[in-house]
Amino acid sequence: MEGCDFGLMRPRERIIRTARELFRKHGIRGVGVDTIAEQAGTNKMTLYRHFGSKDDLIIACLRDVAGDADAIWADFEATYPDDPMAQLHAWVRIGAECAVGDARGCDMANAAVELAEGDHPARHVIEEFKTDQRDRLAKLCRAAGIVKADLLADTLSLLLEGARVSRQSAGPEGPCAHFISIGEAVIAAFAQESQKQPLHRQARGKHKGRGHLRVASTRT
Amino acid sequence: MEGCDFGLMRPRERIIRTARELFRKHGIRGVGVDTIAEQAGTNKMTLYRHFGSKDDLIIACLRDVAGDADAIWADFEATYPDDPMAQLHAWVRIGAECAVGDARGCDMANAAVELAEGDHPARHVIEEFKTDQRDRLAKLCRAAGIVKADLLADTLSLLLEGARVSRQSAGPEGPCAHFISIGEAVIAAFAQESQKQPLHRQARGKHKGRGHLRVASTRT
DNA sequence: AGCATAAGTTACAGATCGGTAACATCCGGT
DNA sequence: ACCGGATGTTACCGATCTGTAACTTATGCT
Repeated sequence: MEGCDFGLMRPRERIIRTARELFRKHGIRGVGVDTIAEQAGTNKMTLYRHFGSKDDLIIACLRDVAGDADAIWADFEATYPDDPMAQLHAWVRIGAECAVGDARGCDMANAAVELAEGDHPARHVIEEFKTDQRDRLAKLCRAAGIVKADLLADTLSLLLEGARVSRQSAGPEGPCAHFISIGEAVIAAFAQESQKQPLHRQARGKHKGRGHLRVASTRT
Repeated sequence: MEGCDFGLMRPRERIIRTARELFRKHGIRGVGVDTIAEQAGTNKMTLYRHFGSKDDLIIACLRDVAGDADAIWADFEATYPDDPMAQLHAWVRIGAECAVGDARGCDMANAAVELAEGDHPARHVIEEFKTDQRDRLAKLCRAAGIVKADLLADTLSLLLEGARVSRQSAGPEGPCAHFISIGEAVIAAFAQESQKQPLHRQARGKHKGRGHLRVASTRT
């Protein structure tokens, strides 16, 4: 995928890449530092000189994951500049790749499940990441002209998070198989309401009932 | 919650209850059989006489979880007999309790994340359970007169699974906070379409586009 | 009372875990 | 050429893990 040779990297980067791969494959608690160091072509002593503890290594890996996500968001903007709706659809598509194609879901969410202790230092990184992702998605929805942008962002967040974990528990033929069509339908629904009820008429306050989703047969 | 005294139970049941509690609190890989046996008021030897291995104990615990789910479904039918739509709303409500109130999500999904190895014997139990839950939900949707029952079931499945894991990764103030309103809105949307497009007109085949969700301002 | 079975006790085996100490070696910059 | 920091090597520590052996005690049934 990338042209960089594994052997030319410095130990620190080799360790992080290897750790991420092994954590993903066997779970964080399922792999020891010995294995990571060996698989990274180095030794445990060097690993501990770069990362003071396994927890530190875990945190470094999660920050690396966050960096990958940043790159993906940048790619959205680069591929569809000034077209937030197209970026939103790209978000669904990329999410589906990770949810249906990949067998092991979201590294952050998996870490949150595995590191059960509520005071684990990695929890800060995870929660910060998830909050950031949620804000970015809401901002994107707002830019795309969605009136209830926050609600759409949360709906899509739950759907993607659900698809990625459902892939692991219910299998690839389970509910996650319909993630794309469901996500697209939800976006279409929120977009249609936003056309009928543009921003300046939003807080009219005449009707008290919150907007409800409605299914209608429409041609694509 | 239950009147049964812990001390009056037989070792096997005490072990399972204790194991479920500890697995939930610290993760499956985060607690050893020694701790389980001691906390259950017995010893490791007795544990191994009842369960040949830790994996066997894990499987027994997951089957116990499945039993609890059976009881909840029975309770739906008992509380709202012959009212599938009311049962569907109860499903959302109970799901929210588990997703928002409880900090540790679905035991089955957590186990699927923790037991990363693809050939782990517990995976059969998990996948079977998730498939069964999905089928029951789809059946309930069908009984409630939903035309696209399977799609609604999968949507709700993804939302609940997502809410339960998002509670752990993004925190209780994250997207999971809106699970109930989102779920209710989705149910309302599918129900409205089902009224407009009853079963005998479903497969007319004139319009090729699949039904899309649409948001409309309606009073409750 | 007697007997089979279940349960408790103690000690241990073998492996792996995270983490460290002491020392040898390599490699880049001046 | 030299020197300092980064890296590699080996051996080790104490703790914990799953799982077992051998033996004693309690319990329930006839």
